[in-house]
Amino acid sequence: MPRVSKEEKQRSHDRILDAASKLTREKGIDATSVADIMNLAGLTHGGFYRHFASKDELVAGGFRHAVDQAVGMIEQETVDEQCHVAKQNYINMYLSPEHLQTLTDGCPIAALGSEVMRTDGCTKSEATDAVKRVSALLDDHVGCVPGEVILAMLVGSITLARLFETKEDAEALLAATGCAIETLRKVP
Amino acid sequence: MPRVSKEEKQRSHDRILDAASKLTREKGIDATSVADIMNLAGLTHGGFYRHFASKDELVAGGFRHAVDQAVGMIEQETVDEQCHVAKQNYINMYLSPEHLQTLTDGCPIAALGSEVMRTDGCTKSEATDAVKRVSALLDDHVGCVPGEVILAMLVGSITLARLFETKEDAEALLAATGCAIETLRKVP
DNA sequence: TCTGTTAGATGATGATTATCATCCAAAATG
DNA sequence: CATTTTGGATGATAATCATCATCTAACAGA
Repeated sequence: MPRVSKEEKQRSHDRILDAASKLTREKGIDATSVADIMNLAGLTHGGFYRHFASKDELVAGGFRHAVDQAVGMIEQETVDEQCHVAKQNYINMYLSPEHLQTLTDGCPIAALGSEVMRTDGCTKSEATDAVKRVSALLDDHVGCVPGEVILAMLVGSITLARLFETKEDAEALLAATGCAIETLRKVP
Repeated sequence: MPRVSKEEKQRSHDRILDAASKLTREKGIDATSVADIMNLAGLTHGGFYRHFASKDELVAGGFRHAVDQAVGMIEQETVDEQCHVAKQNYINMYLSPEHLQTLTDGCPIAALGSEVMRTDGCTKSEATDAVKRVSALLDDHVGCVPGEVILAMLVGSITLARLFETKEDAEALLAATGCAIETLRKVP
């Protein structure tokens, strides 16, 4: 009966989610309008509420979308590689110059952390979950330090690095953080 | 000639700056209106542009105001205490449960990091400066690791901790970060 | 004391935005 | 083929905001 088949609705839904996920990371939550997101998804603003109950719900969905992608990537790799190799790969990717340059496809915790911290809706819970999920993946990689602390080092480093003026300064900080993690890995 | 004496204007100016500094940390930059700030300063929105050229300039001023306070505190302590004691005190304060609870008086880098990252005006430069100034204070405290990395650990930890649901989880993360820094301090 | 300056108040301005009401046309079902 | 359902489009709505124009009254210099 609908104007558009069930599969097409799902496709629209996914496009909206993906657009939200990318745009919010790129420009921040407040600075991204529902209309912008719909536009990037190739739709107009009016149809939005057929897909999501509110902007908050959309943003939360976009956040989860991003975390799913990241976590999925590590878990997939874990099949092929040794577990600790996959974890180290994740850390290396996180601290790479490419990650520095791309808000859009980067870590949503780093991109939205201080904005989400204050909220109270479903986006906040999504972020809480994200921290737990990613931390869990990093657990036991550095014996003497829990996963949350490693994640904190990653998130903090890229946040500060993105505040630097020059690429060199920024990359130096990321590298230094990599070294610090390596150092921690080598102590009992 | 003015409706209010020079000293009174200065007092107003300072109150506006202080209000901006606190309110932006509390609610975020975008979510804080010029009128809110003026109101907290005990004034009305209209007079604002007699003090600052734009909201961006005000926010930048507020940011510097906060950093000045923090840096001033360490530097003052350095006079009394041994240098490394003052540094350790700063780290302990940063990782304290009180800091967790107060956005308003807390680290502006942690409170505004991901929002400022994207901007391009004077607030961004102020944040760049802030990272350099605070990092410099932490240099040489942990021999094998530069100050920037320590600051990254602090900023990352409090960001994640503020995303947790329970006080216990949050404080545990801060404590674990303190331990990790201590561990790093003990290796060559 | 008188006057010109200006901090601060009041009240537009135009822009942006989340959300809703309404309409339309396509698709599934009979 | 006719009917009904419903994604999606168009176009309000009401709220919020940064910024500006204008007015006022109080203080410094004459």
